[in-house]
Amino acid sequence: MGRSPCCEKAHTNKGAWTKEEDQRLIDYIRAHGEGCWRSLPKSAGLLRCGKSCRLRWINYLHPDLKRGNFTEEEDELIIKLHSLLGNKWSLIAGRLPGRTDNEIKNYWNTHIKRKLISRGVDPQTHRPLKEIAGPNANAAASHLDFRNSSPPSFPVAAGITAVNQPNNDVHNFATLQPKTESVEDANCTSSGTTTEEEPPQLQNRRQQQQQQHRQEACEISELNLELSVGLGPFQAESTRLSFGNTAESKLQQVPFQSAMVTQAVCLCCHLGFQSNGLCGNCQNSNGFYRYYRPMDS
DNA sequence: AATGCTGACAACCGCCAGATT
DNA sequence: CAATCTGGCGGTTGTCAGCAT
Repeated sequence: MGRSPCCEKAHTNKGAWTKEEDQRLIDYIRAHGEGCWRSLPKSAGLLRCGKSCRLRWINYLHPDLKRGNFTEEEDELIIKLHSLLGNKWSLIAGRLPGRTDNEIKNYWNTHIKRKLISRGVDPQTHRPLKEIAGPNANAAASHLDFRNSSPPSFPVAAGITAVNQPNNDVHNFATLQPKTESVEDANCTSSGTTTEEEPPQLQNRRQQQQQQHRQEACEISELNLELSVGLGPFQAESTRLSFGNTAESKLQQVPFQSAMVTQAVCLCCHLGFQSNGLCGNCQNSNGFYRYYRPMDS
């Protein structure tokens, strides 16, 4: 098996880009748009790997990029998002208009890490450093933090306080998830059922209506997720604007995970489905509630 | 002035997931 | 269904400027 290299390494330039290369890339993308990165270098007359072109465009040449120092607000937003998402730089970047994942990643490693450490906060877990290094280090370590895991492998019960789970029913989070997913599953999937008595036109019409309702419900669901992240107004705007791409669809899951580590309330309430602190949806078969307490509590 | 150290950031590398063949 | 391609992501490295000695 094995993969063929993404480009002819022998005939590609490496290292810093020259002004001419930048200009070629800009001119080509202006003329043809962002398309097939693999064939772009050849078409644009660049002796570069397609990946390299893509990176150069996204991280440096893209016209929407906001150059310059990060503001205090951006700092705090990055810290907040990192505490929710972990090292998901692309998702974090998606919430910071004009900033790239690479830029944020670099900024995190060079500035924010230090900033958090100076505050006495562990930059990886967002927990107090003394708590991690102290005599209860084992207890702290047992407080698993899976935020750096990819969403599919994310142990859904991470952050659940075992104190309230005498039956250690922490792997049972799927029973909770449907409350959220049911909104999406029931409304966002295309598996509508129709009665056989209906004529085809009526079925089509009904399906269209169902589709429309699903769409509306999805939008409401997205709004809930948006609120659950609790971003500022301009971020909420960018959230709405960018919900079409795949990264955002991933993020639809992530705030859900995020909720698990941010609020000591039941998840349904956290997501806005219930108004009280605890609800029946978050009560497991043993009568215990699934709720989350903040990592730094 | 020369050297070494550190911080900042651009760029590369390897891997993965989804799409395509 | 397997092999392959492609775009994207996160971690890491390389390079350079600024500063201290």
